[in-house]
Amino acid sequence: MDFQIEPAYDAKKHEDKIYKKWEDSKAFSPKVDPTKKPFTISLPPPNATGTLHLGHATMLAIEDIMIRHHRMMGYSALWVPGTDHAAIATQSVVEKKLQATGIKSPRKELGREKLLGHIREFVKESQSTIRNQIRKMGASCDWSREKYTLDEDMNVAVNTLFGRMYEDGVIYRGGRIVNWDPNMQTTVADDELEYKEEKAKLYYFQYGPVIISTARPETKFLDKVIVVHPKDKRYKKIVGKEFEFEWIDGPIKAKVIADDCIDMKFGTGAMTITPAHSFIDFDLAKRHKLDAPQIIDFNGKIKPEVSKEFGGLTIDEARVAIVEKLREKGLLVKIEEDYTHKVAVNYRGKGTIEPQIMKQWFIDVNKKVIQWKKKKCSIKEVLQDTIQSKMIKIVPRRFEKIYFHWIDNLQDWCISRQIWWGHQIPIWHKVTESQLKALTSKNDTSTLDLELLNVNGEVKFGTEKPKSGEWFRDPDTLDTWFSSALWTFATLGWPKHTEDFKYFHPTDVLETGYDILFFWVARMILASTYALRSDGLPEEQCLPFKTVYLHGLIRDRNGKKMSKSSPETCIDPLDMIEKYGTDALRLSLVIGSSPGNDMRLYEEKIAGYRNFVNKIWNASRFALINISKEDISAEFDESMIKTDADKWIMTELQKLIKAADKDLETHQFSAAGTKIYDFIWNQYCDWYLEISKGSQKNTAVLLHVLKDILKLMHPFVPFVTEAIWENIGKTMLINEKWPEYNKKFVFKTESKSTELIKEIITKIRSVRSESKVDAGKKIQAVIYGGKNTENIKNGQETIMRLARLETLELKASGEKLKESKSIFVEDIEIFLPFKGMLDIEKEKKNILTQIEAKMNFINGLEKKLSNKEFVKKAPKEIVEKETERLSAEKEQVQKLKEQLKEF
RNA sequence: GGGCGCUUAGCUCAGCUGGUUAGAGCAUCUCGUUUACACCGAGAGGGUCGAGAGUUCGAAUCCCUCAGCGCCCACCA
Repeated sequence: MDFQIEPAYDAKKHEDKIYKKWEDSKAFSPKVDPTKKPFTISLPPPNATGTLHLGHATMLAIEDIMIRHHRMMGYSALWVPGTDHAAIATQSVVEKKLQATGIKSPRKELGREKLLGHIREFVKESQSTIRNQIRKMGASCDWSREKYTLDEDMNVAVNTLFGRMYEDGVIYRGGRIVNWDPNMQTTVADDELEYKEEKAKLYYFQYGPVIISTARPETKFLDKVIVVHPKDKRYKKIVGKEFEFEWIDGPIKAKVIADDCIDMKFGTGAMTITPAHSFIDFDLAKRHKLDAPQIIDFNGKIKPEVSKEFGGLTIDEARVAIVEKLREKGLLVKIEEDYTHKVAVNYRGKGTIEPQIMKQWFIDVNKKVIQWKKKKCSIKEVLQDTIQSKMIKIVPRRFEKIYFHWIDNLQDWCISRQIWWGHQIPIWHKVTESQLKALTSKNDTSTLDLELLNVNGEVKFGTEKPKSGEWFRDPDTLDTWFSSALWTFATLGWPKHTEDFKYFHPTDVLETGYDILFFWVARMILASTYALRSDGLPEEQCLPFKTVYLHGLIRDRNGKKMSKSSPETCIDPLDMIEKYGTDALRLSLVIGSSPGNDMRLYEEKIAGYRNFVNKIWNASRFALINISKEDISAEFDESMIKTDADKWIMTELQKLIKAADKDLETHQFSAAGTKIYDFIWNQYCDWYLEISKGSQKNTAVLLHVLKDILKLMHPFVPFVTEAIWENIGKTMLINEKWPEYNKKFVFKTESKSTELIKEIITKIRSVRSESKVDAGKKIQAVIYGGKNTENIKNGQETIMRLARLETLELKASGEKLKESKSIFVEDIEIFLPFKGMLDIEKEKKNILTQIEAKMNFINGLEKKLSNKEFVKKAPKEIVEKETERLSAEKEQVQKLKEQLKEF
């Protein structure tokens, strides 16, 4: 047949064209179809801040495999794509860009609306880059249902859920110590912190009756409590007493208290506390009912009210000045220079964290408000139950433990952020006239907001301004994860119960990196169960997904995390696609990795899979050259299976289908891919195609197997398979039916000719190499084997070609040639009668050692089989197998012995 | 401090609930332009499965101890 395609597959020629063809045909857009089962995945929305990296590529490859597989299995397979507004990350990127153009303080100089405009523009650009990259990966997601976490309807969903939680009293406003990032002027969630190790100095000061140690003298102005351990003998006498002594700005009074949290071995075992700027101090102060005055302001400077002398200085400046002053006063005892401690920094933006007490919005995770399984449950309990009761399965399982551990330590979730980019909190504050005046007259609202918000006024929920009185909208926005938490159901139309929502929700699999298990996965369960349960849906319909599949992180060849900051080892997926094609990249990301484990990736690996893609291409090319147009239009049926080789390859194919199905079902994508890879290369190409070159050619089977291979491979390598399919199929491969395991095509190996041929060839080759016969030279061979020679008559040609034999005779046994080399294949003896290859003594020795080894083995087996316990305890099949093997081995020894007699 | 993971061929990794002789790719060596493919084919070498002990008829796999590496959480005045 005319198959005019190039001998090497050129990915660039096909990929974009094919993607367009799929997209134009609406193959990605499933319909709500009650006759089909739905299968849904929500794409974890990439941050709309830049470009995709290999982690994204992995995610896309795995999810696309699942989607394509299910689509072919006849599901209505929906994959919802989208992007995330990534509040802090995005605003920080844009602010930096603006600063580079000379706008020093974008928030102050531009104001809310203008800054948001700049961000919107940036996001638009970034989104189109990302869309393009997702397409490049071949992802078959439904672009007609694309969403963005800041879309208008997403905002409606966010406000709806916020309102319900607010009315339930689950969302509350409270003063609490929070992680404040003075750089970004925002709070940061606990799990968005990173700890950086830093060398610092540890100062020892005379503080009244004790010596205290601190790394942060600048916060110590208003400290008036000394804390020691209750069991510490050194300080026992002074606990509970009050002292007056000289300190930074003159004399102060301080009390001594005892608390277990003190580490007696650290420093002097005594410390003072600064509740407003330290987490443990805050807790301590709460326990002992102490004041918590603010010392450092929100810009990271000493408050003027606190100290005339040091007010307005930054932390670093103040530290030096204060230490100097205390030294002058003679209160500095010593400085420890080599003190390392960890400093908390913001995971996005890397600004140093300064703990502050602020009014923030929180989600109460302990209030029992959710009607769950006939009980009132708290968020925490529901989060726990969904996994505990196996309503949601996490792959791999070990992450369930990690999840529980996290839930156990879960505290109220602070959801307000002091930035502008994001969903603005739907809350209004009542203001007095003077406050309002101040608000409107100032351009710089950031710190004013903070001051206003720290006052307890009247508060109302809503998106519209309340009619009576003066109100201003809470300027804060919600934590990004609050809106991404609604992703699975809000993208399907919630709060409306649309057709899509009713049909496609809950989604089936959430596939993501394990690094955002807490950030996102847990919060999706939280939002989904809360929102949908309050809609009155039954529990199992309130889950965001049924399975969580966690992939590992991609590392470079040295095991380091790939990051843009180290471009030498960082691989850009687009470069790889350009060089090796998308299919090759996809395979290299999927094969050889297992869920939850990190994987190293390097270019040679991708090149290797490019070779495989080319192999598929060329094998198909060969098959198609041999196939006529009539073959292609013919329906395949049982009667077309003729030769032993046909039976063999069909049987192997059925085994493959069964195994691949099982692997895909259990999310073992690597295993499935490897098996298909192996079948194509080692069975179909290396054997079946080779045999087909001889008289055993059967184009019907050749084509049928090829078709099934293409289908099985399609989820992994969609482009090359579709490109080949264009020559065979009437419709597109993407819509083809997944191959089904068919018992009819499984043949028992009564006649083993194909196996025999393979074995004979292997043996001849090994004899050739053992005896150092030039592999290029043709030799003569005779096969003796009674009835069995009949079986391989058809394969004679193949054997000659592949074993490079000049002549091959098939003879009945009985007339053996003495001066020849003989080998066994099953019960056939092969004689290769050419000289120069025999070393009789060596051969004898060989056979003797073989016999010896086999006898040892047989003895062992016999012992084993005579062991009654073994026979009793081991599975029957094993015992049977072992028994069979024993007799086979015995037979072989018999043959070896006979062979020995020949010499 | 608490938890988790990894350690298998020179390299990168598979190996599910214990069960034939522990696998793959790359790399190395030998040979090879046989009607798809040199992005190819045939073959070879290379492993006391991190160490030690235990359970079992049988352990890379299960239990315990230890070591090295990595990750996560908490905390560090």
